[in-house]
Amino acid sequence: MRTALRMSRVYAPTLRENPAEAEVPSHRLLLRAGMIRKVAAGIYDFLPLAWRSIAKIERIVREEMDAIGCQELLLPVVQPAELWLESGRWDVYGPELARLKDRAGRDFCLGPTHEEIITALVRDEVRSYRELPLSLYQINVKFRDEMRPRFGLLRGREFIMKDAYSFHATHESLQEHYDAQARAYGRICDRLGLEWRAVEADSGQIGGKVTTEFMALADTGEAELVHCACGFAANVEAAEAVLAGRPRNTEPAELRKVHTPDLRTIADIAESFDLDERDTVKTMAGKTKDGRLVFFCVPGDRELNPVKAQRAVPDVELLDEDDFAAFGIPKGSLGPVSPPEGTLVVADRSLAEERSWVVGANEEDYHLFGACPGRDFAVDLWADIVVARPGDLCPKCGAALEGARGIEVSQVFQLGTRYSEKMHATFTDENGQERPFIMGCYGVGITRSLAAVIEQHHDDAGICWPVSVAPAEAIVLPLSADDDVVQAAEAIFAELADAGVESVIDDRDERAGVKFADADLIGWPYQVVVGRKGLSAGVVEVKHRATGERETVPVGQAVDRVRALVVSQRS
RNA sequence: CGGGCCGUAGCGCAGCUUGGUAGCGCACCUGCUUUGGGAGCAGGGGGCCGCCGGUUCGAAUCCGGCCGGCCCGACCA
Repeated sequence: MRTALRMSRVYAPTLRENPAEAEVPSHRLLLRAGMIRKVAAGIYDFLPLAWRSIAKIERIVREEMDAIGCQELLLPVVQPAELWLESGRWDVYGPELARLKDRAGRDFCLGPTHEEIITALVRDEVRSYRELPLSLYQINVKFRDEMRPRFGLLRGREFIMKDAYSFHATHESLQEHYDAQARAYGRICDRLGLEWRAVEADSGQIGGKVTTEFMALADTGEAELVHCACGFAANVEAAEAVLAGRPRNTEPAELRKVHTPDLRTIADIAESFDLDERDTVKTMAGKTKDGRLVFFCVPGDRELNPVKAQRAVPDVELLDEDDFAAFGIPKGSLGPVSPPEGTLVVADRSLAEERSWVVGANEEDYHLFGACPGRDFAVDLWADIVVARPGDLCPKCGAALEGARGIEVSQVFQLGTRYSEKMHATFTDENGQERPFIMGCYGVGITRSLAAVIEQHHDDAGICWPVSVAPAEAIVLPLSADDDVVQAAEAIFAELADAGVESVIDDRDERAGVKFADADLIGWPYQVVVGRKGLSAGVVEVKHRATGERETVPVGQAVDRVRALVVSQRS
């Protein structure tokens, strides 16, 4: 397909000033470059330049999906409530699921994801293990009524996503395809020009399922992660925490009860007694569904990870203010020594060798110093229950972990039989047994990826597109309306397009400064600058947008030079 | 949903305290000049001042309600 765009006709209304609502670079630049416009909170128009980039991202995704035997189809955005009632998610999804009724009063929703629809499709058509494995994908619009849309395309309500679903007879088959999807996702990130990490993630409430998130590293990312030179990377929520510098106090000390009026936080205690927060122990209280009190003890400088807490004690949740009163325990002076009868004491495993703890006394205004596990109190369960953070030790190699922030651009997930069981989606195995499909799902945020690329590839002047995602590969800038300049520029433009380079010419009646500014803002990877002075010397200038590098090239060689540059950067 | 702030021309904003019928910059249109990094001069067009109601002779301005948005927070593929 020959691409030759004229800026005089391209619908890309650029903005000189920064829109007030834009907080992050990708949002600001997508608006300023005339690529998106807001329609409502979290809902955007995609203008022609953005749509060209999206088409390129989609093409890369399609190539990688097709290459691993995943077949494209298209599923409906509007979905009947019955399927969601079957899976149980109609009731649990909450207000994020946008619901509507048709004229007959039947309930529908806008699909935030498509597990129900695809499971229903496959259950009706696939009967035998001989038809498995089966992997299907679509690229479609999704809608999630986010409680707080923000950051432009990074967290919208309506967005484009590639989602794939696979069906297997065995866990081995699932694992095999899961690995293939994960490898494909790595290639997709590479081809998009993203600096990324595949991180171990947690599936939240579901627990225990295998999932990996692909994070584009960016300070504006919402996810916090830790990673290591050895290749290990994980979301801090999911990362195994291996604390450095432990144990600190291995000698037992005398148990002392100390009056600590008005000292309710770890910081208060540490300051008043000139202690390091690490030498105190913080006790958080939770309760189980059947009303049992649970104490979680963590190093004073650390945070309890609620997901890990639930893994250690199923269905536990942290107490609210009323609960403290109901249990009659003093928030701010809790500890593992002599808790209320029946309390389950869970302690972070990093404290296992500590022989002298500073803890609350379970009595208002009193703390205990020198509490020793085994001597002064019992711990029912030792477990990893803290949020990991930079400086902790890598669980794989022991080196100190680095911290980073990331944008989750994609995720692979082993669903197992969660949906197939509830929705009675079964096949017959080689022994004639009816069994639920073992499923996986695999998502790539297309529009979010577009924003992530910009977060990583921009400067003060605008976007610096990688060639693979740019709306077009090169722009020709005739700097004056002189006939010879225009003719030379038009000739280069036509030849570039004929040579297979996606080309643009800024043929607008604008001053040089405007053309430079817009070209930098929109971020075409290569600019061919045709000016009167250069032309009289027989040369044009080729500017590399990303590096700012400029080369002077004889007019006759400009097309070959740009084509070579573009081809070398395609992926 | 809780807390804070904001809705005035396409974009960015002033005017509101102290009511008197709307302004600035950019953008847009016309003309002349200019032409390698967002030009200059002159002229011009464009606004149910978010919506509804109230107070008042008179409301962008004061009061009430509603709608929308932004920021912070609430464990989100």
